[in-house]
Amino acid sequence: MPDAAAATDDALVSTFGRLLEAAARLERRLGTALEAETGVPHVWFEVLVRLARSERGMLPMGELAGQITLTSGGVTRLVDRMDAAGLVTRQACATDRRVSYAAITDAGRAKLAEAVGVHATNLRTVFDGFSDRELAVLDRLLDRLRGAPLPA
Amino acid sequence: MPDAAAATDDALVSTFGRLLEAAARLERRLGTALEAETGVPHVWFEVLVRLARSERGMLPMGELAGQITLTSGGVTRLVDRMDAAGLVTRQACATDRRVSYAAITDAGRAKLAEAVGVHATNLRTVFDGFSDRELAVLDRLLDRLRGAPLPA
DNA sequence: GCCGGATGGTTGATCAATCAATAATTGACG
DNA sequence: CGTCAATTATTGATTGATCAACCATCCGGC
Repeated sequence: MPDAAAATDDALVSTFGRLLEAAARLERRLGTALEAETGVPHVWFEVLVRLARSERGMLPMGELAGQITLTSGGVTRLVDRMDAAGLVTRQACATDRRVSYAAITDAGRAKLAEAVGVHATNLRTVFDGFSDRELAVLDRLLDRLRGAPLPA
Repeated sequence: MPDAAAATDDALVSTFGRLLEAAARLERRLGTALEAETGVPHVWFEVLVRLARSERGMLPMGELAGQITLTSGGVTRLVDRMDAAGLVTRQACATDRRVSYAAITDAGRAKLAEAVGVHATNLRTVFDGFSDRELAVLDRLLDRLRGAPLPA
């Protein structure tokens, strides 16, 4: 077996590959399901969740970008679209005129409530065989991974 | 606490959010690191790994698309670019003239060997605090997730 | 053998994200 | 105070992925 093939069996590379593959596959599948059933793309859902969870239902654009792992430029236009759809609005910040808040609207909260129901149902199918204990373990591992030290 | 906020705390929704967030963040960070150090974008790396692992170093386009979670159209152009870079070639299938194989080249194997080293090193930083036992548990959970039953 | 439906891959059009450059504002320091 | 580096969001240009339409090929039933 040539070196390259042996090296690709590096355990960490495999583990990381598994992580990305599982995430990509599930996001695709559940994302299209969610959008088909509610009209809300999965990214929109993520935005709504973050905003709804936040103080006063709003977050600065940059903070939102960080939370959903997008560029600030990307979020600018994403919020444009969601604004056009009536699910969020922009709000000026009183104390720092550079920052612009994205704020969830009532329509946004309503849509979110609907979408959460659908999404949770779909997720129950996916996590069918998982015990509470296993889910807790998974949560813990993922949290550690999320905050893992990154290479220089 | 309003209903929407309570509902967004649905445990499975959170778990799924964690999974996607961890994957997105790490892929972005490690992907830019890999590309900066080797010139190979992370998708290319994934392609090279799959091809190198496969029988005769080649896979039908569609099979490759499935493995890296892309559309067949997406893979067509991805392979175009990697072909232009000399890392893969297309090979006709002898028994079915519809199928086209993507095959890793020697240059591709060389680049992969280099990239695996870099990537593995970076991954060691990320998985620093994880024991072998924990990694095994994670692997197992991710595998089950990858093959999880999907909603209709 | 041949026809009709399925399968595999490519292509054109479109959409959305990134990157780099820009504009506006803030805060710190001389 | 006034200047300058740093921060925040937006915009234009480009890249890459999707979707749908398409072409070629294969295979099962007649």
